[in-house]
Amino acid sequence: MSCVRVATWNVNSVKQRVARLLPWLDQRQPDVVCLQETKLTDSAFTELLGGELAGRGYAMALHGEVQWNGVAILSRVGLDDVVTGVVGAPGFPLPEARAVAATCGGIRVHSLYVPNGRTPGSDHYAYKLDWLAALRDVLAAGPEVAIACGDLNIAPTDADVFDPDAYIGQTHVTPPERAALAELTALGMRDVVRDRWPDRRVFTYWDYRAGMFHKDLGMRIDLVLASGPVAERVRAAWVDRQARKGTGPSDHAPVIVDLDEAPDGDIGPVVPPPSAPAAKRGSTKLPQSS
DNA sequence: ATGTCATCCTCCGGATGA
Repeated sequence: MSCVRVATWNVNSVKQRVARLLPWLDQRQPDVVCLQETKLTDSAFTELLGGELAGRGYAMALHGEVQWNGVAILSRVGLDDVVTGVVGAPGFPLPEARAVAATCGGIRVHSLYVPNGRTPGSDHYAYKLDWLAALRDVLAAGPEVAIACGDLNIAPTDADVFDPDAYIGQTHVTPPERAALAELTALGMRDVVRDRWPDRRVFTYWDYRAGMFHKDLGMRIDLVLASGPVAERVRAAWVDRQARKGTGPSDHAPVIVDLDEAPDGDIGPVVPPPSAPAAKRGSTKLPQSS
């Protein structure tokens, strides 16, 4: 029985993360990968990883810039109708590389890097809220079979931060940010990890400083929001904490979601034809850590 | 601990972003 594995990962510089990203792809075998904070131009990304990814069967949709931001979608189940950016979104002051969308295996996939907001009340905070409003309009106008993945830079509830008191006066937890996120879920987009683990302490980001990961003092700000028809197909949804361990990790962990085949079979062939065999899920060059 | 890690450049130490 085939399924589609979708993942999202803020890699905090793909150039600095090659030694983690490629083994992770081989180990976890995602079919669709949304990346954020690639921090590379499209040409530099292609030069760095184009060959390695093509060799693993991935097509790429890239939207990067020289220094900051940058998003991508990797897919080995098709990659069509690529759109970069969010129509109507503001810049700061110029447009930033924070969104790319593509249709992969019959699903409209969005890789998102929402502005941080820096300080409540700041210009950047207003930018974050305006950007989210534009995103809402794009999702509202888009296909019904959709999944919006990425670093939303919002902790949906107080259960999504290690200590609500530690975040008083900080971004990521303020009512206007949570209201902006609620406008996305009001479109019918489900937070599939929280749906799966309603009572679990689950984070996706831990500050590099002060041993925050070791102490599990983090936040859940990397989300997978799935429209109803996709949410119904979710068979697994989890945070890959292994990828946050060891040498040279990102400060974010990947989120991985497995989807059952679409009931009417409209997702296309997810098993390549015999002429183009791909690695079987679970076969890995790396030891599978526990 | 203003704690770390990433980016850039009046370019190897400091400013900035997260």
